[in-house]
Amino acid sequence: MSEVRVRFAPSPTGPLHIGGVRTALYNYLFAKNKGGKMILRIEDTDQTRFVPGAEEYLIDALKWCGIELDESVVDGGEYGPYKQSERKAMYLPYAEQLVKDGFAYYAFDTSEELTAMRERMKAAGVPSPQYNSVTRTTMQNSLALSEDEVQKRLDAGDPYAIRIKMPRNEEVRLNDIIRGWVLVNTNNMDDKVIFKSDGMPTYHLANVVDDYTMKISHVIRGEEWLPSAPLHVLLYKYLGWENAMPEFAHLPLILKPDGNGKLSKRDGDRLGFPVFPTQWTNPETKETSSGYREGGYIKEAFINMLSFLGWNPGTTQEIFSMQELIEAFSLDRVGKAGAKFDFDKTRWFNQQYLRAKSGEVLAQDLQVILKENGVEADDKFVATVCEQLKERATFVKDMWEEGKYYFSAPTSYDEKTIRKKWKEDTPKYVLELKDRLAGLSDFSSENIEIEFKKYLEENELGMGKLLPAFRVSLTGLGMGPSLFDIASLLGKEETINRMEIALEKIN
RNA sequence: GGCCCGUUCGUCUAACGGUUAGGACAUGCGGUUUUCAUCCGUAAAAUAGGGGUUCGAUUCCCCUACGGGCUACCA
Repeated sequence: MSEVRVRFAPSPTGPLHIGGVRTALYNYLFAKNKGGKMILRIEDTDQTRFVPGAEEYLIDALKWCGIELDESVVDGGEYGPYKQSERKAMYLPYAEQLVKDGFAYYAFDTSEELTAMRERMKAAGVPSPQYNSVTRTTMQNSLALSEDEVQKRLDAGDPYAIRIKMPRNEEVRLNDIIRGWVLVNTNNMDDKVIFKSDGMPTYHLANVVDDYTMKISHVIRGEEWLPSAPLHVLLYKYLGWENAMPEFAHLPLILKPDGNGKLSKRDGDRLGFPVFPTQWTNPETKETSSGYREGGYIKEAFINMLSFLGWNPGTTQEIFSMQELIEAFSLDRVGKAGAKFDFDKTRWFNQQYLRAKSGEVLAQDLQVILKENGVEADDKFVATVCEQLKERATFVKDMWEEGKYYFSAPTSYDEKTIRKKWKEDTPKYVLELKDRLAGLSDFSSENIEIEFKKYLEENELGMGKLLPAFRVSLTGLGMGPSLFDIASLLGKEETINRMEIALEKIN
């Protein structure tokens, strides 16, 4: 088998949403699994939809995801250029070739004439009018007009589009890797424009020409392309490239978690989770949409979650590194049905990855948040904080929100805990405990625990009698990690100090 | 409306003719824990419906229903 070459081919019309990221990911996993190449091609044939910054966004987002490109607009490659607008000159000759061979024709219809035709057809009871073998005879094109008239218009520089001449009643079949044989009759297909009057090809032509000239072996794309895949097959055939036609794999779509329809760009912030890999600010409206990166997600968790939306390894293993995904990935195990996005599962993945990281590594991220909040802290201290908190956090930011007491003494004390656990005799016990702790030379967690328990025993007290009061004194809260660990990390001086403040403030 | 694709617990999915239909997330209930979280255990939870084919259908075929996609000189 020849070299595997796949491409991810987005349009720079806005930010890439997670469905697009998943398509890119599956392309990448497939290519790397086969030892092949991953190519990024920018499909910017529609100049009217160009959005500034979208291309840069896309490249940056892919990079954050760890999807590496072998050939792209960034690093080039031997099949460039990798942007369709820069390949503009390549397409017209192929379109003209098709006209010459009788597979396509010139169409001079204006958009007004096209709408008029549709209106007419609708009035006559055709629900979705098409430019096809029957309607084309009534339109302004090189099939209906005389040869002289066509030449005259061409010479006069009249704008024209080139349409494919869809044959009557032919079966087009294609063998999709995921869906098997798909059969479509050409009677249900229309004379799609393949070359626009603005001098650019449409997606269909550009796609086929580029995939052929870039020696793409597998086209892995979203299911929304399945209806036009037969057209592409026909194009390969008419261009004489049937033997070099890539294999197709149409991926199921990612659906909204609630209600119906495919996940759209607007769903994210509506439902409280990001739909974009990284944050995006609309250059026109300045409206910002949240991203996973900025939301504090671990990219490996994000990728792992995405990989499981429509694919599974067939085992019970769920945590996969990118390398493991590459090794395990196969298109055979991609499902056929659309998958509803599950935000809870996404959080769960992040939690798993968070806990697998060391305190030192997490500390680097937590330090960023601490600095933003004006907190200066020693790396080693922060690493221990992370070690103590990571089991109960989903995001790094949780550790800041739930562990502020590590960095400054509490300014308020949880009311409910006070009400339930701070009784009349509590101050006396806290005071005595404070003195006992002050006498310790070894302020390790173990030693504090021993001393604490000794005190309880001597006074015939239970854990529940004094520990909550001790905790609220140090942290202001009724819950958290092992208090002995916290006290030890805070150190003797700070612990004693906080107990004194609490005794003063709580009564 | 037409064309195409799809349909297993609430969700993601496993089982590629023979299983008590398995796992994970979420949920309920226990246990562990000073507490919360974790962790452990446990429960409830599905083959859309109807016909075939077969000794036997989640699995193959047909119909219906439902869902999705497409139906632009957008990709």
